[in-house]
Amino acid sequence: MGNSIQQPSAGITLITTPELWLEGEAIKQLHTTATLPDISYAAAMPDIHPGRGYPVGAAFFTTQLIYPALIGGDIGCGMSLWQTSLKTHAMNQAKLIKQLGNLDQPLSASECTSLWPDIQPLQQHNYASGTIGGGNHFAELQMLDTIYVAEIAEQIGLNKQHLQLMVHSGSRGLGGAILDKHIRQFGHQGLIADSEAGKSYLTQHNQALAYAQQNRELIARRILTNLRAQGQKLADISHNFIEAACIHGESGWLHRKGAAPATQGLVVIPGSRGDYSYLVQPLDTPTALYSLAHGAGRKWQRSACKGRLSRRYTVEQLSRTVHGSRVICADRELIYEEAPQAYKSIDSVITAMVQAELIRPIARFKPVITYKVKTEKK
DNA sequence: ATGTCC
Repeated sequence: MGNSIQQPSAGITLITTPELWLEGEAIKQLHTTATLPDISYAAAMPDIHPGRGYPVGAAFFTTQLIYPALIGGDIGCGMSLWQTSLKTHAMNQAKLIKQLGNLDQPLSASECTSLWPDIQPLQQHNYASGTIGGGNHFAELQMLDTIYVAEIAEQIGLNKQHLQLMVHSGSRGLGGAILDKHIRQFGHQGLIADSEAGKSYLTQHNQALAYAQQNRELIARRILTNLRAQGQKLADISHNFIEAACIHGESGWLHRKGAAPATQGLVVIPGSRGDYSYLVQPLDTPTALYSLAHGAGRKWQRSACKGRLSRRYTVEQLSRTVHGSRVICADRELIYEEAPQAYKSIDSVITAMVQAELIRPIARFKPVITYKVKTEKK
């Protein structure tokens, strides 16, 4: 424990270490958000960074009100992990990239059902189903680097001889449409959860949560199909959502904004596209509002990246990482914004959570191929 | 974040 938990003011917990850089603006947003009506507890994860008015990488607890704007537009955004049948030792990176093909076009409901008859498409909303999206979203083939707890790795079916697949994506346009409509009517104010409007939002929010989960499933299935591989889903956890929860004996609403739940089994915490990713076991503690970091966290603002990197690195250089992995990213702006240099080291984030006794690492993976976007912009 | 804005 020791210095990894800070309580700068009543009700606010920071999971950090002296070595970790926390951006001042993010801490400012944390305090501003924590003082909104009915927010009784806040917890900042070690990957906290500034967002649009609210910090990304934090959890907030209320007893009566819900704050849709705090969750933001990508309701249900999350991470999934699959064990694939692709042999690690026989891996041919160039061939895999070729086989992956282009995943940028949405899949229609009929394409989905003919490819995977066991999936029931949630087709009341077709918002770019089966596509990854932009920003920090990605799909990534990985190889097992280190197993820390062999018993659990074996139990869930992690296999070092075969590649893993990670998917980071969300509800695409659906969550944004729900938030837009909500904001036009109610602005950023908190809404009584039990009111008609509150219940209506939560119903739509839950649909977006399900849609995001299905979208990750479709992305993974699509990749496995293209690679002529089999796969088994090992985890799927959202890090952008509201849920009913009981905190310090009080029942209410837990808002996670870029924070993974510590209450739904094993959690994947991805590093940057040039860094390791971890599978961790959450420990049962209310210290950080039953929440964990959702990634490495940005170190540089998106707008600062190109200026800092374009004179030192070409786009071609950024498409290869220190792990020898390849990043498929035809968007020449995005590849700078998503460069590993723009993110904290994942080890610093994991260390903070280990020291705070929030997690136990189970396994570590390194990237092989990252898919962001293949289609060049016109 | 965006069947996104330039």
